[in-house]
Amino acid sequence: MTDDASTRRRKPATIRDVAQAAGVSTATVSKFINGGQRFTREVEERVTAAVRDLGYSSNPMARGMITGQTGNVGIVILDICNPHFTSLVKGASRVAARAGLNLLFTDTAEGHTPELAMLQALSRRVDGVIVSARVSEPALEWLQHAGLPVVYYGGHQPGPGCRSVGSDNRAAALMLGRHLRDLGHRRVAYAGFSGARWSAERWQGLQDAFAGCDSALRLFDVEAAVAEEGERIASSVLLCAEPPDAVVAYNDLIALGLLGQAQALGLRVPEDVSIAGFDNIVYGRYTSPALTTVDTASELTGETAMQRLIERIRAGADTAPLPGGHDTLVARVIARRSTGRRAART
Amino acid sequence: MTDDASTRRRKPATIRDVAQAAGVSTATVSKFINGGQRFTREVEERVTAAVRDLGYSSNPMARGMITGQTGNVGIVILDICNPHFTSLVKGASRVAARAGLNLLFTDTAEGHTPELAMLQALSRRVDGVIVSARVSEPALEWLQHAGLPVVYYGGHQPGPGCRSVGSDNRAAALMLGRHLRDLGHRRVAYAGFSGARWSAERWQGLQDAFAGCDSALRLFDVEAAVAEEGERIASSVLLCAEPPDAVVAYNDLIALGLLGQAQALGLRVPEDVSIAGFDNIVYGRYTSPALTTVDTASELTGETAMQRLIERIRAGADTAPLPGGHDTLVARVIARRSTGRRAART
DNA sequence: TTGTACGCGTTATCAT
DNA sequence: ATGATAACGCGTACAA
Repeated sequence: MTDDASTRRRKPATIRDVAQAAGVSTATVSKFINGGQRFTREVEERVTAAVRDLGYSSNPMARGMITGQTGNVGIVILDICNPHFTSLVKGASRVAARAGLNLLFTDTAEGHTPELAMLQALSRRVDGVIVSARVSEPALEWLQHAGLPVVYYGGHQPGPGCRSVGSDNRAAALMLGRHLRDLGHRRVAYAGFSGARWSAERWQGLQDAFAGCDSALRLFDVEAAVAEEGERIASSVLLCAEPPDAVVAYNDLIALGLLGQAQALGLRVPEDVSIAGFDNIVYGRYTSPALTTVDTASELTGETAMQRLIERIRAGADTAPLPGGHDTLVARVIARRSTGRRAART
Repeated sequence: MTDDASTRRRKPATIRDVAQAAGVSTATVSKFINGGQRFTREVEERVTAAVRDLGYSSNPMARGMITGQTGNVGIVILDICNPHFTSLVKGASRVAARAGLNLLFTDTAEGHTPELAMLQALSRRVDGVIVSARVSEPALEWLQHAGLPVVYYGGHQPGPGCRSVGSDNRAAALMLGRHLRDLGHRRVAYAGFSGARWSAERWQGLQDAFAGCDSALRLFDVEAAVAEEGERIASSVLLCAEPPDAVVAYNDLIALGLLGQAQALGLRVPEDVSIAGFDNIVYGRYTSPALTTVDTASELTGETAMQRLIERIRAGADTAPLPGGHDTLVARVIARRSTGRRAART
């Protein structure tokens, strides 16, 4: 038993150890590891054996110093507990893993650090980053200036050469609006979240849907895109002087809170009021009634964003200054039982 | 306009650039950056100015080569989409951020790579890792052997000197069982997930609760801890020859599926059957009836695990071979409307 | 085909 | 208090 089972960290074998064990030079080992060259049968076997015996794998940091690549990609999320973002991370994680890249995850809601400093720190540890959180103007500028490969989630266009991924929120809201309109709704409340960039777009889409028909749309605002906020504003939305016959929430979490509270207040859904949200989070299926929503392809969004990011990283080696662009993912209304037909007005 | 706004990545300033600009040596700059020494008013100002002007920050890889530290910590999760794990990550992320560490996230469900290889690759890029996924025996051994600081989620004890965090599942299930027993339930089904280590512990706890009373407990098994699986086995659990008057699921996701499907099958919850789960995921509040569950302090678990990990990392420098141990977090039954009183048996 | 030697950016050691 | 310099582990021209 020469092997002491202590918890002390033992130092991994270096390329020199392998070279020595195999009786070749470090250069030979390096070329062997990184492929791209053929060797004598003899040498090949000895190196293979040495690598195996010593359990060698190259030191990512030392390698990174030479190549300028970290082998990591970053993803900056506002709040991982929002299932929409969770799925986004899931999709991104899958593609990254497949490409042999590690995922550096940052939840901005947890950072006491100012976001600019956070991004600067992150930028040295990754080859590129997906930004899905709202970032300040200076941070955006710095990111642009630093030349780090970035893919934005959402229709951000902070200049040409920028890459972004997301669905057309105005069109999505238009679809949902038409669904409600076709069901006979005319008095619609929108529980928006002005802290998010797209809330306004969704509000626009809703207005588009009801344009030219005798309707009353009203805008409310929550302070965070969470279920608790949906609960908080429920009574002010539902029990006002001229209550709506349908409520659209900025996202499913808010809708969940509204739905629960509506029922607690004695309203029947959808008989008294229809409720709908955005994102098609899986838990919308398990409320009763199940929640009508708009699927925004969360997981596919993450996958696509990561693919685009990897493209940009790979291209970074070349001289081509890769053009920007936007991937628009198709949204889709998922009609469930929380929205129902309204009788024709008297 | 000397500043070309192209997307090309520009090289960050090095410590040598700063040294030259400030008219001092690199050693001085290094000491200045890392603090811990006093300088001449003169030097201090010049270095500060140079750092600011050049926007210098040290290269983590180069620094890591010397210090042997990466500044990253890893977290290995089975499935980020399970809200329990999402919260775990959230908690861990918070503590890591506060400690200035970056979080390297790995979802094993997405890895085509065998977990051992995945862990080996990860181990070179982090200073320590939280393992929350079930890992194979060889992977466990390798981890132990490598001497990388590790904190396990759950009552893993792969030897002394190991650190782990988790709640007492048997005790937690005992509590839930007593709750059901006190409500008058005697025929209880457990929808376990034998793929998870604790499922057996929870089953044990349930049996403990009903020991010595005339009861019938029955064990079912799902193939994944997801809502769809709860739906899948619902009919076989609920519509069998001698149906249960209460069903306990391995976790809330399975319970959600069971609850939805039970209602779809025409059963009233809790009048016809009580349903309960584990983890206290937030969406259990928004079903109707709301889901009775056992809170396992998901977020606190993540925080605690990360704190323990950081302790181990910091101690790694010293010679003390830090003792192992287990943090037991207190679980708590959250009784909601999905469990109800049963009439005394005839 | 294989080996030598240099440089990547930093910290630590030792001398001043 | 400050400076010179040797590592750290690796990739890669260049020489052989």
